[in-house]
Amino acid sequence: MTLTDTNSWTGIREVLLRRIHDRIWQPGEQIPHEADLAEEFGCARTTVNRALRDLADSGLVVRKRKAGTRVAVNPPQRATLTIPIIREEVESIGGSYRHSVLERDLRPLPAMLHGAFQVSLGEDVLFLKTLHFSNERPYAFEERYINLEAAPAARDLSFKEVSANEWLVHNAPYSHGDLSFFAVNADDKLSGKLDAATGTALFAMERITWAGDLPITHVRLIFAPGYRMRTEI
Amino acid sequence: MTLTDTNSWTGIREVLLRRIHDRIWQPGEQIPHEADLAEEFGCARTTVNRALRDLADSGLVVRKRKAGTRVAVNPPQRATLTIPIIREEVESIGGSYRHSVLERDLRPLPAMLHGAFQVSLGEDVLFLKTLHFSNERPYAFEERYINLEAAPAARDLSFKEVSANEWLVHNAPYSHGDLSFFAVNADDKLSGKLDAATGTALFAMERITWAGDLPITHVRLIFAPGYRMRTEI
DNA sequence: TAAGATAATATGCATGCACATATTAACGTG
DNA sequence: CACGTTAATATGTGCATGCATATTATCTTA
Repeated sequence: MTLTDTNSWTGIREVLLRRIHDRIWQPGEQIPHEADLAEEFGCARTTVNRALRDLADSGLVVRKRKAGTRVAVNPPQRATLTIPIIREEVESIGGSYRHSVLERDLRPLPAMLHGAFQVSLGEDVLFLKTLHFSNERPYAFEERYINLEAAPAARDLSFKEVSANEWLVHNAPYSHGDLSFFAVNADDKLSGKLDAATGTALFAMERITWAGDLPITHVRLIFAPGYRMRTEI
Repeated sequence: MTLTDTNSWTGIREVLLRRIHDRIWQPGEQIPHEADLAEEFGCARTTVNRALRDLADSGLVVRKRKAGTRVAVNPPQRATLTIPIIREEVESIGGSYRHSVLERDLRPLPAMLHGAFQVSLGEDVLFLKTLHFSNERPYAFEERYINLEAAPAARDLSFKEVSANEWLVHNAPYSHGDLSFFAVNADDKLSGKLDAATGTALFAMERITWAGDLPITHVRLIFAPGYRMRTEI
């Protein structure tokens, strides 16, 4: 049924949401207490609480003890975007996936990453250059450093079968990470790999992941021309 | 206290989280029932439910009625990124914000957007070109179409004082939208506006928002060289 | 009057219970 | 044995209640 079922917490959430969208409750304005709303909807306070909590999670209302609940002044402009494993992304749009390891060696951690990695400066890290293909056309170029202290088993893997991306996701789960997106011009090396004219603007992503305090990997992905990262809000 | 308080739902969540990270429960493996966990932690099933629900929300476990709860095979690679109002973004990094409206007129909806906007093809839309500055240096260039049917008040506004971005957020809240990110090369016009050499790779974002079925605005933002969009995961 | 103690209040959270619902397993029946 | 029916089960949700906690308002007291 499409009608709002007014004594399920989702139903109540929809009603509240509409009141906010319709400006019945202005931004910044305080809305009735849980107890009052519970009475209005003829349900338990717990149920209203659940609905309000959900709205607060998505940032639409701001709640403070004693101060009450008020409509957020700046509705959140949040987007959750999914960072898929490249193979899955390619396959989900109907392409056939393949990757090729261009380079693989042990080397000291580059100075650029000393700040980010912080730990294990002395140890060598595993360095990988990988090219990802969709339907035999270059899709993305990957440069990755793997901290062998965090993933010792990686030392003996070629990553020719399963990509480092995928292997790490399944074998060295991270607890948190930093992510950033930016644009780069294709230099001569990149242009060859990604089949792009030199200078073409390319979409790039950089990511560092940790398991607790231990850095796991640093990866920079540069996508072939025309790539768009999409999401809904 | 840093110790996990094992009968608050957050405490229980931490314990479960650790078991997943430590591979005590393998990916894909089924974890004990709510009732069993409740007994183990000496709390109510509701409390365990809350913890598990939270883990399910963040994608770490997958829950199905009767089938039970199992650890997700592909840990989610989700990132929530905040799309701030540009003024706030600039000010949050300590810059002084200013914007300037370069162009403002009514025009028919460009063919490019017919598909996206779907509705109100006959009507004129409000077109705006705006340049955003941080510390008097170009920060981002914005091209925007506003559906006057969704925001009639916009017809009489110059958007010189408050930017369209900000005005719309406060006066025409959207219910949902599409968002995409990509890279573009600076053409001659852009290079002048953003103080970038022609050809420079620039980070860009495109967004369409709706209030229900009614399209509100289409905006393309192109950031000055060096811009990075960051987030944590 | 200013500063500190105290009360009032709204949300936050835990509990025990009951029932709803989706999904799987077991069971019969042709 | 195949297929549809039924039972069992784990999660999902709602309710009433009590207490916790943060924050504001009020009341004391120097």
